[in-house]
Amino acid sequence: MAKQVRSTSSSTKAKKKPARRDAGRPRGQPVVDAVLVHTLEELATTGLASLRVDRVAKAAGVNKTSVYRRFPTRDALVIAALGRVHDDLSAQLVDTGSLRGDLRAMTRSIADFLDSDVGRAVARAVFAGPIAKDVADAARAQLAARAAPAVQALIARAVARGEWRVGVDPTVVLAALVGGLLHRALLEQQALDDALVESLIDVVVTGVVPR
Amino acid sequence: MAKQVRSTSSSTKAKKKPARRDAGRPRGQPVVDAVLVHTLEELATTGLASLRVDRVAKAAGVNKTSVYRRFPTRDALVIAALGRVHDDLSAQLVDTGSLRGDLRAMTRSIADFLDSDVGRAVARAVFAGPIAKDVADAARAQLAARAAPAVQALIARAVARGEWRVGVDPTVVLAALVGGLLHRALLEQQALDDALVESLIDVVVTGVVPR
Amino acid sequence: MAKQVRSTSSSTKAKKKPARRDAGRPRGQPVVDAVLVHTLEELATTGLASLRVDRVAKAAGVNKTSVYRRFPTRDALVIAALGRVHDDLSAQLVDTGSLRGDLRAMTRSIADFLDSDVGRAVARAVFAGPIAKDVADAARAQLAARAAPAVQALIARAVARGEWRVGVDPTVVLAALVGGLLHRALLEQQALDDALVESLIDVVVTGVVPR
Amino acid sequence: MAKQVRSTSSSTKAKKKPARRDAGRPRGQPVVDAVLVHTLEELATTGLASLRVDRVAKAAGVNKTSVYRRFPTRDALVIAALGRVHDDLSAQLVDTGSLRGDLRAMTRSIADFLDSDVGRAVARAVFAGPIAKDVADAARAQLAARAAPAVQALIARAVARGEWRVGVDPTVVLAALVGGLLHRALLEQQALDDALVESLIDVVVTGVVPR
DNA sequence: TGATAACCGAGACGGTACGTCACGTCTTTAA
DNA sequence: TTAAAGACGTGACGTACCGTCTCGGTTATCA
Repeated sequence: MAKQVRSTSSSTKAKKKPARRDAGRPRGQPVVDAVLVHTLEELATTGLASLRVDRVAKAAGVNKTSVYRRFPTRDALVIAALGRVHDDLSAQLVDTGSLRGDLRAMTRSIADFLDSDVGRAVARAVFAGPIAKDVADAARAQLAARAAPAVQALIARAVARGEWRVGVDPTVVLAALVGGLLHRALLEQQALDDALVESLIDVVVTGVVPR
Repeated sequence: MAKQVRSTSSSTKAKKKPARRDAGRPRGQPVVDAVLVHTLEELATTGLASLRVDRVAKAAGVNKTSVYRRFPTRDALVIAALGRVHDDLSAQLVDTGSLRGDLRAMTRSIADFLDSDVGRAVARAVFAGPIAKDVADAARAQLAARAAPAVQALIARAVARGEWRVGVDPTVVLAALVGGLLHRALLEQQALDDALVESLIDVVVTGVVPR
Repeated sequence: MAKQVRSTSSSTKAKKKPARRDAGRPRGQPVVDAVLVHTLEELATTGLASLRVDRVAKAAGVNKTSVYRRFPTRDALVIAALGRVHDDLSAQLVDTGSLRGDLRAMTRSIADFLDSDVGRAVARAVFAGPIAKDVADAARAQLAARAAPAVQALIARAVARGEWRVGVDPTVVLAALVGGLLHRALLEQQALDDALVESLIDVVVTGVVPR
Repeated sequence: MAKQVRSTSSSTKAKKKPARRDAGRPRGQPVVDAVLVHTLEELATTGLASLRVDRVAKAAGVNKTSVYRRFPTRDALVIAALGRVHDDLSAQLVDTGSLRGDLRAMTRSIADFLDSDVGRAVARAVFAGPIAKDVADAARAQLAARAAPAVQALIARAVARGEWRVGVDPTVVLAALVGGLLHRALLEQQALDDALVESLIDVVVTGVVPR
C-alpha cells in the first residue's frame, strides 16, 4: 500500500480537513438538478419569501458558491426552478367525447396541481412579482409549443361536435377556468374539490342564464 | 458586559442640533394615514419587494421609529396598507335592469382597479404569500359585511327576472369573473379592456355551448 | 409572516454597482489588527463613550459587518483592543543598582503610559465598568507571567541589598505607587511629571516619619 | 362607604386613565431628592452603563419629563447624584494622638466607602470619563472647603509631634493612600480589609527601607 | 504519465435593510 | 405653575441575507 509509505510523514502534521469526498469532480447537470429540486421544495415548504439560498444549497448537498455559479441571483434560481415545473404540468388533454369531459379532464389536472404544496407555492411565486414577466413569457412560449396544439385540438373537436358557439375566445374561457381555480385556491384558500371543478365547467359551458 | 458606558460624553461638547420644531408633538391618526398612503404608493411604484420602510417613513414625513411604533414589521405595515384599499374598492353594484348590465358594471369596476398601478400591486401582494391568510380573512369579513348584500341583491334581481338558472353557485361565478381578470392582468399581463370584460361576461352568462 | 417577499425585484433593474475589487477576499489577521488599532485610536481620541463601531470599521477600511463577525459586541471589541495594550505596557524593569533607581524606572514607564492619550483612555475604560472584571483577570494572568518575575527580581535585589524591610508586602507597594499615579492622572487630572514620581518613591521608600 | 355611591355612575363610562395620583402638584425638592437617591441606587445596582433615565424616574415615582426638567442630561443627572455622595463621605478625621492612628481612621473610613456598592459604583463613574472633569473640580472645591482643614490639622499635629518629615507633600501621601485603595478595590477587585489598610499606612509612614 | 484546466467546497467580505433601544424634545391634559 | 403622560426625531446598535471573491484541493483531460 502506497499510503503506508507516507503515513510516517503525515503523522506529524495531521490533515486539517476531513477529506472532502467528491471535491473537484465536475458534476454539472446533477448539481443543477439537485439545486432546482430543493428550491422547489423550499418554495413549497416555507414559501418564496423565506427561501434562503444557503439553505437550498445545503439541502442540495452543494455549496452556495456553486449555486451562484449557475444562477446569478436568487430570483434567477427561483425562475429556473419554476421553469422546471412546466414539465410536470402537462395538463391532461384527452379526447373524452364531449366538451364537458375534455374540459373536466383539463381543469381537474390543473386543479390537482394547484392543490399541491408545490403548485400553490409556484402559483404564488408567479403572481408575486416581476418574475411573472420573465416566466410568463417563457411559459407562454412553452405552452404555445406544447399545450396550445392540444387545446386547439380540444376546441376543434368541440367545434366539430357543434359544442362551441362561434365567436367565443378560447383564451377567455381558459382564463375563466384557470382564474376561477386560482381565486379559490389562493384567495379564498379553499380546497379545489370536484364540486368546484364541476360547477366551474357548468357555468362556463352552459352559462348562468336558464335555457 | 453589555452596553458599556455609552454616557459621559456629551457633557463636554455642546449640542449643535437646530432644535426641531414639532418633535414630541403627538400626531396620532395623521401619522398612520400618511404612512399607509405612502406605503401604497411605494407598493404601486416599486413593488412589494423593493418597498423600504425608511423610504416610506421619509416620504410620509415621519421617522422610521414612528412607523415601527405602530407596525411591528414591514409586513404588518404592508398588510395594514392593503386593508385600507378595501375602502376604495367598493365595487359598483347598481341595478341596470339586466344581469349582463349588472355584471358588466361590477366587473368593469374591478377591472379598473386591477388596471391601476395600485390595484396591480395590491393584487400581487395579496397573492404573494401568507399575507393572503391574514388579509384575505379580513377582506372576506369586510366583503361579507359590505359587498355581499349588494351581490345578494344583484342575484336576487336576476332570479326575479328569471335570468339565474337554479343551482348555480354565485361564488363560482364571481371566482370565474374575478379570476379571469386576474389571469389576464397578472399572468398574461395584458390590459383589461372592455372587450375582455364583455367576453368574460358573455361566456359566463351565455355559456360556450350554442343555444 | 416574516420577511415577506423581498425578492423578485432586482431582476428588472440592472445592478449599477461599480464592482468592488477585493470583496470576499479573506484577510483574517490583518483585519482584526487594523480594527483593534483604530479602536484604540478612537478610544484615545473621543473616549469610550463616543466610540462608534461604524466609525472604527470605516477607519480600519473594513465593513461594520466584518467587525461584528469577530467581536459580537462593541464592548467585546473594546476589551479586545485593551488586551492589545499589554504588549506595549511592558514596564521597564532594569537593574539600576538601587531600590530607588529600580522603582523610579518602573514608575516612570508606567507614568509615561498614563500620560499618553491612549494610556489615559485605556485606564479610564478599564476603570469604567465590569470590563475590569474580564480585562483585569486577563491582565493579571498576563502580568503574572511576564512582569511578575521582573518585579520579583527587583524585590529580590532590594532584599539582597538590605533595602527591603521584612514583612513589607510588594503588592501593597505597587498599589500605592500605581494607585498614586492613577489618582493624580485621572482624578486630579494633572500631568505626571518627574517631581511626582520622585515624591511618590520618596514617600514609599523612606516613609513620612523622619529618621 | 363612599365608594358605593359612585359605583353606579362609574359603571357606565369607565375611567380611561387610572387617575394619576398627584398630577400637577408642585413638589420641587422632594422630587430631586427621590431622583438622586434612585440614581445612586441604580448606579450601585446595575452600574453607570446600564443606568436608564426612565427606570430612575419610574423608581423615584416621577415622570421622565420631570427628571429632564431639572437635569438636562443623563450625565448631568449622574454628576448631580455623585455630588450628593460627598455629604456622606465626610472622612473621619479625629485626633487619635498619633500619625498612624489619625491616618488609620481616615483611610479606614475611605476604605469602608469604597467597599460599599455605592462607593465602588461612584468611584467607577468618577473614573469613567469626562464626568471626572466636572465632578473632580466640584469635589476639589468641596474638599478644599471641608476636608482640607481637617487634613491640614492632621498634618499640623503630625508636624508638632515631630512625625512629619519636612518636605513631604501631603497630597502625594494622600494620593498614595487613596490610590492604593482604588487600585485594590477597582483593579484587583478585592475587599479592603484591615490588613490592607494597615499595610498601606505602614509603608507610607515607615517606608520600605529598613531603619 | 504528468501537466493543465475545469470544477468544487469553504468561508471571509462588502453591502443593504431590518428591527430595537434609549436619549432628549416637545405637546397635551389635568390638578 | 407644575407635573404626568407619552408621541416623536435621532442615532447607534446588532442581525440577517445577498451576492462577490479568494483560496486550496480534487478530478478529468490532454500532451
